[in-house]
Amino acid sequence: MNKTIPSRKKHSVLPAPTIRRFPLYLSFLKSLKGKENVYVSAPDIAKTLRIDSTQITKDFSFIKVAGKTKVGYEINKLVQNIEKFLGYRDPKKAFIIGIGNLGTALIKYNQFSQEGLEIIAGFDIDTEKVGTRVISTKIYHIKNFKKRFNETPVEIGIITTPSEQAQIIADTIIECGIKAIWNFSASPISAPGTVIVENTSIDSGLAMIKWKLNAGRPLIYK
Amino acid sequence: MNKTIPSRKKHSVLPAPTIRRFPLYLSFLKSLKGKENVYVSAPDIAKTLRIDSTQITKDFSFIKVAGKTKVGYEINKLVQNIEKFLGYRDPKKAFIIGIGNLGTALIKYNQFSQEGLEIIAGFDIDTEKVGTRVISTKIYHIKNFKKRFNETPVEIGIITTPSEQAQIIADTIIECGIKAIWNFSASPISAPGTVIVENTSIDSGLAMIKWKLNAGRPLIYK
DNA sequence: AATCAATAAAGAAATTTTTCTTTAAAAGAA
DNA sequence: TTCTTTTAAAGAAAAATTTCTTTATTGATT
Ligand SMILES: NC(=O)c1ccc[n+]([C@@H]2O[C@H](COP(=O)([O-])OP(=O)(O)OC[C@H]3O[C@@H](n4cnc5c(N)ncnc54)[C@H](O)[C@@H]3O)[C@@H](O)[C@H]2O)c1
Ligand SMILES: NC(=O)c1ccc[n+]([C@@H]2O[C@H](COP(=O)([O-])OP(=O)(O)OC[C@H]3O[C@@H](n4cnc5c(N)ncnc54)[C@H](O)[C@@H]3O)[C@@H](O)[C@H]2O)c1
Repeated sequence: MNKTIPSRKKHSVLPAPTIRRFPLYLSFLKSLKGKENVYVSAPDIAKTLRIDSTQITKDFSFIKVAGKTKVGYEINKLVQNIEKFLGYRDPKKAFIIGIGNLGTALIKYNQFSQEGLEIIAGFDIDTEKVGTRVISTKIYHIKNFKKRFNETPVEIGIITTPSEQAQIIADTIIECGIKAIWNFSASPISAPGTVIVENTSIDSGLAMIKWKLNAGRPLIYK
Repeated sequence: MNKTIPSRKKHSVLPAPTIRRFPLYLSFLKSLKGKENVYVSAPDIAKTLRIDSTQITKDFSFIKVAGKTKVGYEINKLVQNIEKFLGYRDPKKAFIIGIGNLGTALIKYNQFSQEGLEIIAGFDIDTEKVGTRVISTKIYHIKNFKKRFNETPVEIGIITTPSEQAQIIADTIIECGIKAIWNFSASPISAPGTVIVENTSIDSGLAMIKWKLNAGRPLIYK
Protein backbone atom coordinates (compact mmCIF):
# COMPACT_ATOMS: atom_id res chain seq x y z
CA MET A 1 0.00 0.00 0.00
CA ASN A 2 0.94 3.61 0.05
CA LYS A 3 1.30 3.47 -3.67
CA THR A 4 2.29 6.70 -5.27
CA ILE A 5 -0.55 8.57 -6.85
CA PRO A 6 -0.39 7.74 -10.56
CA SER A 7 -0.97 11.24 -11.89
CA ARG A 8 2.15 13.25 -11.44
CA LYS A 9 2.70 16.93 -11.69
CA LYS A 10 2.77 17.89 -15.30
CA HIS A 11 5.46 20.39 -16.05
CA SER A 12 3.26 22.07 -18.56
CA VAL A 13 0.35 21.79 -20.92
CA LEU A 14 2.59 22.49 -23.87
CA PRO A 15 4.78 19.70 -25.21
CA ALA A 16 8.41 20.75 -25.28
CA PRO A 17 8.74 19.71 -28.93
CA THR A 18 5.95 22.13 -29.76
CA ILE A 19 7.82 24.99 -28.13
CA ARG A 20 10.97 24.12 -30.04
CA ARG A 21 9.05 24.12 -33.30
CA PHE A 22 7.72 27.64 -32.92
CA PRO A 23 10.95 29.37 -33.95
CA LEU A 24 10.98 27.20 -37.07
CA TYR A 25 7.45 28.18 -37.98
CA LEU A 26 8.35 31.80 -37.39
CA SER A 27 11.33 31.63 -39.65
CA PHE A 28 9.24 30.08 -42.40
CA LEU A 29 6.41 32.56 -41.97
CA LYS A 30 8.80 35.47 -42.17
CA SER A 31 10.15 34.13 -45.41
CA LEU A 32 6.64 34.61 -46.80
CA LYS A 33 6.78 38.33 -46.15
CA GLY A 34 6.88 40.24 -49.36
CA LYS A 35 4.77 37.58 -51.02
CA GLU A 36 1.26 38.74 -51.76
CA ASN A 37 -0.50 36.01 -49.78
CA VAL A 38 -2.35 36.94 -46.62
CA TYR A 39 -3.10 33.38 -45.60
CA VAL A 40 -1.08 30.22 -45.36
CA SER A 41 -2.45 26.74 -44.82
CA ALA A 42 -1.05 24.03 -42.60
CA PRO A 43 -0.55 21.67 -45.54
CA ASP A 44 1.49 24.38 -47.25
CA ILE A 45 3.74 24.83 -44.23
CA ALA A 46 3.93 21.08 -43.90
CA LYS A 47 5.24 20.73 -47.41
CA THR A 48 8.30 22.92 -46.91
CA LEU A 49 8.98 22.12 -43.30
CA ARG A 50 8.35 18.41 -43.64
CA ILE A 51 6.26 18.37 -40.51
CA ASP A 52 2.91 16.58 -40.43
CA SER A 53 0.18 19.10 -41.13
CA THR A 54 -2.01 17.99 -38.25
CA GLN A 55 0.97 18.49 -35.98
CA ILE A 56 1.12 22.05 -37.19
CA THR A 57 -2.56 22.77 -36.57
CA LYS A 58 -2.19 21.25 -33.14
CA ASP A 59 0.82 23.39 -32.33
CA PHE A 60 -1.03 26.50 -33.45
CA SER A 61 -4.06 25.60 -31.39
CA PHE A 62 -1.91 25.80 -28.28
CA ILE A 63 -1.37 29.50 -28.79
CA LYS A 64 -5.01 30.11 -29.53
CA VAL A 65 -4.77 31.10 -33.11
CA ALA A 66 -7.64 29.88 -35.23
CA GLY A 67 -7.48 29.01 -38.88
CA LYS A 68 -10.13 29.41 -41.48
CA THR A 69 -11.43 26.34 -43.25
CA LYS A 70 -10.46 26.18 -46.89
CA VAL A 71 -8.18 29.20 -46.43
CA GLY A 72 -5.64 28.66 -43.69
CA TYR A 73 -4.09 30.95 -41.12
CA GLU A 74 -3.62 34.69 -41.40
CA ILE A 75 0.14 35.06 -41.68
CA ASN A 76 0.46 38.33 -39.81
CA LYS A 77 -1.68 37.18 -36.94
CA LEU A 78 0.24 33.94 -36.73
CA VAL A 79 3.57 35.75 -36.62
CA GLN A 80 2.29 38.11 -33.97
CA ASN A 81 0.96 35.31 -31.82
CA ILE A 82 4.08 33.21 -32.01
CA GLU A 83 6.29 36.20 -31.24
CA LYS A 84 4.06 37.03 -28.35
CA PHE A 85 4.25 33.49 -27.11
CA LEU A 86 8.02 33.38 -27.43
CA GLY A 87 8.30 36.67 -25.58
CA TYR A 88 10.04 38.62 -28.32
CA ARG A 89 8.76 41.84 -26.78
CA ASP A 90 9.75 40.76 -23.31
CA PRO A 91 13.54 41.01 -23.32
CA LYS A 92 15.60 39.05 -20.84
CA LYS A 93 19.10 40.06 -19.86
CA ALA A 94 22.01 37.63 -19.95
CA PHE A 95 25.67 37.32 -19.07
CA ILE A 96 27.89 35.08 -21.14
CA ILE A 97 30.85 33.23 -19.70
CA GLY A 98 33.67 32.05 -21.96
CA ILE A 99 34.47 34.47 -24.75
CA GLY A 100 36.03 32.03 -27.19
CA ASN A 101 34.92 30.97 -30.64
CA LEU A 102 31.35 30.23 -29.79
CA GLY A 103 30.89 32.90 -27.12
CA THR A 104 32.04 35.56 -29.55
CA ALA A 105 29.70 34.26 -32.26
CA LEU A 106 26.75 34.38 -29.90
CA ILE A 107 27.49 37.94 -28.82
CA LYS A 108 27.78 39.00 -32.45
CA TYR A 109 24.57 37.26 -33.47
CA ASN A 110 22.33 40.18 -34.24
CA GLN A 111 19.09 38.21 -34.19
CA PHE A 112 19.00 37.69 -30.45
CA SER A 113 17.96 41.26 -29.69
CA GLN A 114 14.89 40.77 -31.84
CA GLU A 115 14.16 37.52 -30.06
CA GLY A 116 14.20 39.16 -26.67
CA LEU A 117 17.67 38.25 -25.47
CA GLU A 118 20.14 40.90 -24.43
CA ILE A 119 23.66 39.77 -23.74
CA ILE A 120 24.82 42.69 -21.64
CA ALA A 121 28.26 41.53 -20.55
CA GLY A 122 30.83 38.82 -21.07
CA PHE A 123 33.23 37.10 -18.68
CA ASP A 124 36.46 35.25 -19.23
CA ILE A 125 39.44 34.03 -17.26
CA ASP A 126 41.91 35.02 -19.95
CA THR A 127 43.41 38.38 -18.99
CA GLU A 128 44.05 39.14 -22.65
CA LYS A 129 40.34 39.19 -23.22
CA VAL A 130 39.38 41.03 -20.05
CA GLY A 131 38.91 44.71 -20.75
CA THR A 132 38.21 44.23 -24.44
CA ARG A 133 34.85 44.49 -26.13
CA VAL A 134 33.03 42.25 -28.56
CA ILE A 135 31.12 44.79 -30.59
CA SER A 136 29.79 46.88 -27.72
CA THR A 137 29.73 44.14 -25.13
CA LYS A 138 32.35 44.57 -22.40
CA ILE A 139 34.35 41.58 -21.23
CA TYR A 140 35.09 41.30 -17.52
CA HIS A 141 37.18 38.94 -15.48
CA ILE A 142 35.24 35.96 -14.19
CA LYS A 143 36.31 36.77 -10.64
CA ASN A 144 34.20 39.92 -10.85
CA PHE A 145 31.08 38.02 -11.84
CA LYS A 146 29.37 38.28 -8.47
CA LYS A 147 30.07 41.99 -8.18
CA ARG A 148 28.70 42.66 -11.66
CA PHE A 149 25.74 40.45 -11.03
CA ASN A 150 24.82 42.32 -7.89
CA GLU A 151 25.12 45.62 -9.72
CA THR A 152 23.09 44.44 -12.69
CA PRO A 153 21.20 41.23 -12.02
CA VAL A 154 20.40 39.18 -15.08
CA GLU A 155 18.15 36.17 -15.42
CA ILE A 156 20.15 34.09 -17.88
CA GLY A 157 23.72 32.85 -17.79
CA ILE A 158 25.16 31.52 -21.03
CA ILE A 159 28.05 29.11 -20.64
CA THR A 160 30.51 28.80 -23.52
CA THR A 161 33.62 27.77 -21.64
CA PRO A 162 35.40 24.48 -22.22
CA SER A 163 33.36 21.54 -20.95
CA GLU A 164 35.65 20.90 -17.98
CA GLN A 165 34.87 24.34 -16.55
CA ALA A 166 31.14 24.29 -17.23
CA GLN A 167 29.96 22.76 -13.96
CA ILE A 168 32.16 24.96 -11.79
CA ILE A 169 30.98 28.05 -13.61
CA ALA A 170 27.40 26.86 -13.26
CA ASP A 171 27.81 26.36 -9.51
CA THR A 172 29.28 29.82 -9.18
CA ILE A 173 26.57 31.65 -11.04
CA ILE A 174 23.82 29.63 -9.41
CA GLU A 175 25.19 30.73 -6.08
CA CYS A 176 24.93 34.31 -7.25
CA GLY A 177 21.26 33.72 -7.93
CA ILE A 178 20.99 33.18 -11.67
CA LYS A 179 17.59 31.88 -12.74
CA ALA A 180 18.41 30.09 -15.97
CA ILE A 181 21.49 28.60 -17.58
CA TRP A 182 22.01 28.07 -21.26
CA ASN A 183 24.86 25.65 -21.54
CA PHE A 184 26.66 25.13 -24.84
CA SER A 185 29.45 22.97 -23.50
CA ALA A 186 29.47 19.29 -24.31
CA SER A 187 28.99 18.41 -20.64
CA PRO A 188 25.44 18.67 -19.45
CA ILE A 189 25.43 20.53 -16.17
CA SER A 190 23.41 19.73 -13.12
CA ALA A 191 21.63 22.27 -11.00
CA PRO A 192 18.98 22.44 -8.30
CA GLY A 193 15.45 21.98 -9.56
CA THR A 194 14.76 25.66 -9.05
CA VAL A 195 17.26 26.61 -11.74
CA ILE A 196 16.26 26.34 -15.37
CA VAL A 197 18.85 24.51 -17.44
CA GLU A 198 18.95 24.24 -21.19
CA ASN A 199 21.76 22.19 -22.65
CA THR A 200 22.37 22.94 -26.31
CA SER A 201 24.69 20.23 -27.48
CA ILE A 202 26.06 20.89 -30.92
CA ASP A 203 27.96 17.63 -30.71
CA SER A 204 24.68 15.72 -30.40
CA GLY A 205 23.76 17.01 -33.82
CA LEU A 206 27.00 15.72 -35.24
CA ALA A 207 26.43 12.35 -33.58
CA MET A 208 23.10 12.10 -35.32
CA ILE A 209 24.48 12.94 -38.75
CA LYS A 210 27.37 10.55 -38.51
CA TRP A 211 25.13 7.79 -37.31
CA LYS A 212 22.72 8.30 -40.18
CA LEU A 213 25.59 8.35 -42.62
CA ASN A 214 26.74 4.99 -41.36
CA ALA A 215 23.29 3.47 -40.92
CA GLY A 216 22.73 0.47 -43.11
CA ARG A 217 26.38 -0.31 -42.62
CA PRO A 218 26.24 -1.08 -38.93
CA LEU A 219 29.50 -0.95 -37.04
CA ILE A 220 30.60 -4.05 -35.26
CA TYR A 221 31.57 -3.81 -31.62
CA LYS A 222 33.82 -6.20 -29.90
CA MET B 1 -10.64 -2.57 -47.23
CA ASN B 2 -7.18 -2.06 -48.56
CA LYS B 3 -6.20 -0.80 -45.15
CA THR B 4 -2.60 0.16 -44.78
CA ILE B 5 -0.50 -2.42 -43.01
CA PRO B 6 -0.18 -1.23 -39.44
CA SER B 7 3.52 -1.93 -38.97
CA ARG B 8 5.55 0.65 -40.79
CA LYS B 9 9.16 0.75 -41.69
CA LYS B 10 11.21 1.55 -38.65
CA HIS B 11 13.98 3.97 -39.39
CA SER B 12 16.19 2.31 -36.86
CA VAL B 13 16.47 0.14 -33.83
CA LEU B 14 18.13 2.93 -31.91
CA PRO B 15 15.99 5.72 -30.53
CA ALA B 16 17.23 9.08 -31.77
CA PRO B 17 17.31 10.47 -28.21
CA THR B 18 19.70 7.67 -27.30
CA ILE B 19 22.08 8.66 -30.07
CA ARG B 20 21.96 12.27 -28.95
CA ARG B 21 22.78 11.27 -25.40
CA PHE B 22 25.98 9.43 -26.28
CA PRO B 23 28.11 12.55 -26.66
CA LEU B 24 26.90 13.66 -23.24
CA TYR B 25 27.90 10.37 -21.66
CA LEU B 26 31.24 10.60 -23.38
CA SER B 27 31.90 14.06 -22.07
CA PHE B 28 31.06 12.96 -18.55
CA LEU B 29 33.16 9.81 -18.80
CA LYS B 30 36.14 11.76 -20.02
CA SER B 31 35.85 14.06 -17.05
CA LEU B 32 36.49 10.97 -14.92
CA LYS B 33 39.88 10.45 -16.51
CA GLY B 34 42.63 11.10 -14.04
CA LYS B 35 40.41 9.86 -11.24
CA GLU B 36 41.54 6.54 -9.86
CA ASN B 37 38.26 4.70 -10.52
CA VAL B 38 38.17 2.03 -13.17
CA TYR B 39 34.43 1.52 -13.01
CA VAL B 40 31.45 3.81 -12.99
CA SER B 41 27.89 2.79 -12.22
CA ALA B 42 24.75 3.92 -13.99
CA PRO B 43 23.33 5.44 -10.80
CA ASP B 44 26.52 7.48 -10.46
CA ILE B 45 26.25 8.82 -13.97
CA ALA B 46 22.57 9.40 -13.39
CA LYS B 47 23.28 11.59 -10.41
CA THR B 48 25.41 14.12 -12.27
CA LEU B 49 23.68 13.96 -15.61
CA ARG B 50 20.18 13.91 -14.17
CA ILE B 51 19.13 11.14 -16.47
CA ASP B 52 17.22 8.15 -15.16
CA SER B 53 19.68 5.36 -14.42
CA THR B 54 17.66 2.69 -16.20
CA GLN B 55 17.68 4.91 -19.23
CA ILE B 56 21.44 4.90 -19.08
CA THR B 57 21.73 1.13 -18.82
CA LYS B 58 19.33 0.82 -21.71
CA ASP B 59 21.32 3.23 -23.83
CA PHE B 60 24.51 1.34 -23.08
CA SER B 61 22.91 -1.97 -23.92
CA PHE B 62 22.31 -0.72 -27.46
CA ILE B 63 26.03 -0.55 -28.08
CA LYS B 64 26.60 -3.93 -26.54
CA VAL B 65 28.62 -2.93 -23.57
CA ALA B 66 27.90 -4.99 -20.50
CA GLY B 67 28.10 -3.77 -16.95
CA LYS B 68 29.11 -5.75 -13.91
CA THR B 69 26.57 -6.18 -11.16
CA LYS B 70 27.45 -4.30 -8.03
CA VAL B 71 30.36 -2.61 -9.80
CA GLY B 72 29.24 -0.79 -12.88
CA TYR B 73 30.80 -0.25 -16.26
CA GLU B 74 34.48 -0.20 -17.10
CA ILE B 75 35.12 3.41 -17.95
CA ASN B 76 37.75 2.83 -20.62
CA LYS B 77 35.72 0.19 -22.39
CA LEU B 78 32.66 2.41 -22.28
CA VAL B 79 34.55 5.33 -23.77
CA GLN B 80 36.00 3.14 -26.48
CA ASN B 81 32.63 1.67 -27.37
CA ILE B 82 30.85 4.98 -27.53
CA GLU B 83 33.60 6.52 -29.62
CA LYS B 84 33.45 3.53 -31.89
CA PHE B 85 29.71 3.87 -32.18
CA LEU B 86 29.93 7.59 -32.90
CA GLY B 87 32.57 6.94 -35.51
CA TYR B 88 35.32 9.02 -33.98
CA ARG B 89 37.89 6.98 -35.86
CA ASP B 90 35.93 7.18 -39.07
CA PRO B 91 36.40 10.78 -40.18
CA LYS B 92 33.96 12.38 -42.56
CA LYS B 93 34.86 15.34 -44.71
CA ALA B 94 32.73 18.47 -44.82
CA PHE B 95 32.40 21.79 -46.58
CA ILE B 96 30.98 24.75 -44.72
CA ILE B 97 28.99 27.46 -46.42
CA GLY B 98 28.65 30.90 -44.81
CA ILE B 99 31.81 32.05 -43.08
CA GLY B 100 30.25 34.48 -40.63
CA ASN B 101 30.13 34.46 -36.86
CA LEU B 102 28.98 30.90 -36.45
CA GLY B 103 30.75 29.43 -39.47
CA THR B 104 34.05 30.79 -38.21
CA ALA B 105 33.42 29.42 -34.73
CA LEU B 106 32.70 25.98 -36.11
CA ILE B 107 35.85 25.93 -38.22
CA LYS B 108 37.89 27.00 -35.21
CA TYR B 109 36.34 24.41 -32.93
CA ASN B 110 39.21 22.06 -32.33
CA GLN B 111 37.12 19.22 -30.98
CA PHE B 112 35.55 18.26 -34.28
CA SER B 113 38.71 16.59 -35.59
CA GLN B 114 38.65 14.26 -32.62
CA GLU B 115 35.00 13.55 -33.24
CA GLY B 116 35.62 12.51 -36.79
CA LEU B 117 34.62 15.64 -38.65
CA GLU B 118 37.02 17.39 -40.98
CA ILE B 119 35.95 20.74 -42.33
CA ILE B 120 38.23 20.91 -45.32
CA ALA B 121 37.02 24.09 -47.00
CA GLY B 122 34.73 27.05 -46.55
CA PHE B 123 32.55 28.96 -49.00
CA ASP B 124 31.10 32.44 -48.93
CA ILE B 125 29.57 34.96 -51.29
CA ASP B 126 31.42 37.88 -49.75
CA THR B 127 34.46 38.62 -51.90
CA GLU B 128 36.26 40.06 -48.89
CA LYS B 129 36.24 36.62 -47.32
CA VAL B 130 37.06 34.67 -50.45
CA GLY B 131 40.76 33.89 -50.61
CA THR B 132 41.30 34.23 -46.88
CA ARG B 133 41.82 31.40 -44.45
CA VAL B 134 40.23 30.58 -41.11
CA ILE B 135 43.13 28.94 -39.34
CA SER B 136 44.26 26.65 -42.16
CA THR B 137 40.89 26.31 -43.85
CA LYS B 138 40.69 28.05 -47.22
CA ILE B 139 37.62 30.09 -48.11
CA TYR B 140 36.35 29.87 -51.67
CA HIS B 141 33.63 31.68 -53.55
CA ILE B 142 30.31 29.89 -53.43
CA LYS B 143 30.15 29.91 -57.23
CA ASN B 144 33.10 27.51 -57.22
CA PHE B 145 31.36 25.04 -54.98
CA LYS B 146 30.57 22.50 -57.67
CA LYS B 147 34.07 22.59 -59.05
CA ARG B 148 35.62 22.10 -55.63
CA PHE B 149 33.13 19.40 -54.83
CA ASN B 150 34.00 17.46 -57.95
CA GLU B 151 37.68 17.78 -57.17
CA THR B 152 37.28 16.75 -53.55
CA PRO B 153 33.90 15.19 -52.84
CA VAL B 154 32.74 15.48 -49.25
CA GLU B 155 29.83 13.83 -47.56
CA ILE B 156 28.64 16.63 -45.31
CA GLY B 157 27.64 20.21 -46.08
CA ILE B 158 27.37 22.58 -43.14
CA ILE B 159 25.13 25.58 -43.71
CA THR B 160 25.79 28.70 -41.67
CA THR B 161 24.45 31.33 -44.02
CA PRO B 162 21.57 33.64 -43.15
CA SER B 163 18.26 31.76 -43.01
CA GLU B 164 16.97 33.28 -46.23
CA GLN B 165 19.80 31.70 -48.21
CA ALA B 166 19.72 28.31 -46.51
CA GLN B 167 17.27 26.55 -48.82
CA ILE B 168 18.90 27.82 -52.00
CA ILE B 169 22.31 26.73 -50.78
CA ALA B 170 20.84 23.37 -49.79
CA ASP B 171 19.34 22.88 -53.24
CA THR B 172 22.65 23.75 -54.84
CA ILE B 173 24.77 21.37 -52.83
CA ILE B 174 22.21 18.59 -53.06
CA GLU B 175 22.40 18.91 -56.80
CA CYS B 176 26.15 18.48 -56.54
CA GLY B 177 25.56 15.23 -54.72
CA ILE B 178 26.08 15.99 -51.07
CA LYS B 179 24.92 13.17 -48.79
CA ALA B 180 24.17 15.03 -45.56
CA ILE B 181 23.37 18.59 -44.58
CA TRP B 182 23.94 20.09 -41.17
CA ASN B 183 21.87 23.22 -41.11
CA PHE B 184 22.40 25.84 -38.43
CA SER B 185 20.13 28.47 -39.90
CA ALA B 186 16.84 29.19 -38.22
CA SER B 187 14.92 27.91 -41.26
CA PRO B 188 14.63 24.17 -41.43
CA ILE B 189 15.47 23.07 -44.93
CA SER B 190 13.74 20.47 -47.00
CA ALA B 191 15.46 17.89 -49.09
CA PRO B 192 14.72 14.64 -50.88
CA GLY B 193 14.42 11.64 -48.61
CA THR B 194 17.74 10.37 -49.82
CA VAL B 195 19.57 13.30 -48.29
CA ILE B 196 20.26 13.31 -44.57
CA VAL B 197 19.27 16.57 -42.93
CA GLU B 198 20.06 17.65 -39.41
CA ASN B 199 18.68 21.00 -38.34
CA THR B 200 20.46 22.41 -35.32
CA SER B 201 18.32 25.28 -34.19
CA ILE B 202 20.01 27.38 -31.56
CA ASP B 203 16.95 29.59 -31.46
CA SER B 204 14.82 26.64 -30.34
CA GLY B 205 16.96 26.45 -27.23
CA LEU B 206 16.32 30.10 -26.52
CA ALA B 207 12.61 29.58 -27.02
CA MET B 208 12.65 26.85 -24.41
CA ILE B 209 14.51 28.93 -21.85
CA LYS B 210 12.33 31.96 -22.27
CA TRP B 211 9.19 29.90 -22.05
CA LYS B 212 10.36 28.25 -18.86
CA LEU B 213 11.27 31.62 -17.41
CA ASN B 214 7.76 32.85 -18.03
CA ALA B 215 5.97 29.64 -17.08
CA GLY B 216 3.66 30.06 -14.13
CA ARG B 217 3.00 33.53 -15.43
CA PRO B 218 1.20 32.57 -18.60
CA LEU B 219 1.02 35.18 -21.30
CA ILE B 220 -2.39 36.22 -22.48
CA TYR B 221 -3.16 36.18 -26.18
CA LYS B 222 -5.78 38.25 -27.77
C1' DA C 1 -28.77 25.98 -55.71
C1' DA C 2 -26.22 21.94 -55.48
C1' DT C 3 -21.97 19.78 -55.51
C1' DC C 4 -17.16 19.44 -54.87
C1' DA C 5 -12.72 20.04 -52.77
C1' DA C 6 -9.68 21.80 -49.32
C1' DT C 7 -8.93 22.54 -44.87
C1' DA C 8 -9.16 23.21 -39.65
C1' DA C 9 -10.23 20.94 -35.61
C1' DA C 10 -11.06 17.40 -32.47
C1' DG C 11 -10.47 12.99 -31.07
C1' DA C 12 -8.63 8.17 -31.55
C1' DA C 13 -4.98 5.30 -32.43
C1' DA C 14 -0.34 4.21 -32.97
C1' DT C 15 4.23 4.90 -31.97
C1' DT C 16 8.05 6.25 -29.42
C1' DT C 17 10.32 7.19 -25.30
C1' DT C 18 10.74 7.18 -20.52
C1' DT C 19 9.97 5.40 -16.08
C1' DC C 20 8.83 1.71 -13.02
C1' DT C 21 9.12 -3.13 -11.43
C1' DT C 22 11.08 -7.40 -10.93
C1' DT C 23 14.81 -10.55 -11.06
C1' DA C 24 19.27 -12.20 -10.57
C1' DA C 25 24.00 -11.60 -9.80
C1' DA C 26 27.78 -10.43 -7.03
C1' DA C 27 30.57 -7.69 -3.86
C1' DG C 28 31.18 -6.75 0.79
C1' DA C 29 29.92 -7.20 5.71
C1' DA C 30 28.67 -9.84 9.58
C1' DT D 1 29.34 -19.15 5.28
C1' DT D 2 25.25 -16.29 5.22
C1' DC D 3 23.11 -12.02 4.86
C1' DT D 4 22.64 -7.51 3.03
C1' DT D 5 23.07 -4.20 -0.36
C1' DT D 6 24.05 -2.50 -4.77
C1' DT D 7 23.62 -2.90 -9.32
C1' DA D 8 22.71 -4.45 -14.29
C1' DA D 9 19.35 -6.27 -17.14
C1' DA D 10 15.04 -7.39 -18.95
C1' DG D 11 10.48 -6.65 -19.26
C1' DA D 12 6.09 -4.15 -18.14
C1' DA D 13 3.81 -0.06 -17.64
C1' DA D 14 3.17 4.64 -18.17
C1' DA D 15 3.72 8.89 -20.35
C1' DA D 16 4.61 11.72 -24.12
C1' DT D 17 4.37 12.59 -28.84
C1' DT D 18 3.10 11.88 -33.43
C1' DT D 19 0.14 10.21 -36.92
C1' DC D 20 -4.30 8.81 -38.53
C1' DT D 21 -9.36 9.27 -38.88
C1' DT D 22 -13.49 11.55 -38.84
C1' DT D 23 -16.32 15.53 -38.96
C1' DA D 24 -17.80 19.87 -40.21
C1' DT D 25 -17.08 24.21 -42.40
C1' DT D 26 -16.52 27.07 -46.22
C1' DG D 27 -14.99 28.81 -50.49
C1' DA D 28 -15.10 27.68 -55.29
C1' DT D 29 -17.27 25.41 -59.31
C1' DT D 30 -20.84 23.66 -62.05
N1 LIG E 1 33.12 26.49 -31.20
C1 LIG E 1 32.21 25.62 -31.60
O1 LIG E 1 31.81 25.63 -32.73
C2 LIG E 1 31.65 24.60 -30.64
C3 LIG E 1 30.97 23.48 -31.15
C4 LIG E 1 30.44 22.54 -30.26
C5 LIG E 1 30.59 22.73 -28.90
N2 LIG E 1 31.25 23.80 -28.44
C6 LIG E 1 31.39 23.93 -26.99
O2 LIG E 1 31.34 25.27 -26.62
C7 LIG E 1 32.29 25.56 -25.63
C8 LIG E 1 33.19 26.67 -26.11
O3 LIG E 1 33.84 26.30 -27.31
P1 LIG E 1 34.83 27.30 -28.00
O4 LIG E 1 35.24 26.71 -29.29
O5 LIG E 1 34.24 28.66 -28.03
O6 LIG E 1 36.07 27.24 -27.00
P2 LIG E 1 37.22 28.33 -26.81
O7 LIG E 1 38.38 27.62 -26.23
O8 LIG E 1 37.41 29.11 -28.06
O9 LIG E 1 36.64 29.33 -25.74
C9 LIG E 1 36.54 29.06 -24.38
C10 LIG E 1 36.72 30.34 -23.61
O10 LIG E 1 36.43 30.11 -22.24
C11 LIG E 1 37.40 30.78 -21.46
N3 LIG E 1 37.48 30.16 -20.14
C12 LIG E 1 38.11 29.03 -19.78
N4 LIG E 1 37.94 28.78 -18.48
C13 LIG E 1 37.19 29.79 -17.99
C14 LIG E 1 36.70 30.09 -16.70
N5 LIG E 1 36.91 29.30 -15.67
N6 LIG E 1 35.97 31.21 -16.57
C15 LIG E 1 35.72 32.01 -17.62
N7 LIG E 1 36.17 31.77 -18.85
C16 LIG E 1 36.90 30.67 -19.03
C17 LIG E 1 38.66 30.68 -22.26
O11 LIG E 1 39.58 31.68 -21.88
C18 LIG E 1 38.15 30.87 -23.67
O12 LIG E 1 38.12 32.24 -24.02
C19 LIG E 1 33.04 24.27 -25.37
O13 LIG E 1 32.54 23.66 -24.23
C20 LIG E 1 32.74 23.44 -26.57
O14 LIG E 1 32.67 22.08 -26.26
C21 LIG E 1 31.78 24.74 -29.28
N1 LIG F 1 25.86 33.48 -34.69
C1 LIG F 1 25.08 32.82 -33.86
O1 LIG F 1 25.39 32.73 -32.69
C2 LIG F 1 23.81 32.18 -34.32
C3 LIG F 1 22.86 31.81 -33.38
C4 LIG F 1 21.66 31.20 -33.81
C5 LIG F 1 21.47 30.96 -35.16
N2 LIG F 1 22.41 31.32 -36.05
C6 LIG F 1 22.15 31.09 -37.45
O2 LIG F 1 23.33 30.74 -38.13
C7 LIG F 1 23.38 31.38 -39.39
C8 LIG F 1 24.64 32.21 -39.47
O3 LIG F 1 24.66 33.18 -38.45
P1 LIG F 1 25.86 34.18 -38.34
O4 LIG F 1 25.69 34.97 -37.12
O5 LIG F 1 27.14 33.44 -38.51
O6 LIG F 1 25.61 35.11 -39.61
P2 LIG F 1 26.65 36.04 -40.38
O7 LIG F 1 25.90 37.08 -41.06
O8 LIG F 1 27.74 36.41 -39.46
O9 LIG F 1 27.30 35.06 -41.46
C9 LIG F 1 26.63 34.66 -42.60
C10 LIG F 1 27.67 34.46 -43.72
O10 LIG F 1 27.04 33.88 -44.84
C11 LIG F 1 27.52 34.50 -45.99
N3 LIG F 1 26.55 34.33 -47.08
C12 LIG F 1 25.39 34.99 -47.30
N4 LIG F 1 24.79 34.53 -48.39
C13 LIG F 1 25.57 33.56 -48.89
C14 LIG F 1 25.48 32.72 -50.03
N5 LIG F 1 24.44 32.76 -50.86
N6 LIG F 1 26.47 31.84 -50.24
C15 LIG F 1 27.52 31.76 -49.40
N7 LIG F 1 27.67 32.54 -48.32
C16 LIG F 1 26.69 33.42 -48.07
C17 LIG F 1 27.73 35.93 -45.59
O11 LIG F 1 28.65 36.59 -46.47
C18 LIG F 1 28.28 35.77 -44.19
O12 LIG F 1 29.67 35.65 -44.20
C19 LIG F 1 22.12 32.21 -39.50
O13 LIG F 1 21.17 31.50 -40.28
C20 LIG F 1 21.63 32.34 -38.11
O14 LIG F 1 20.22 32.37 -38.03
C21 LIG F 1 23.57 31.93 -35.66
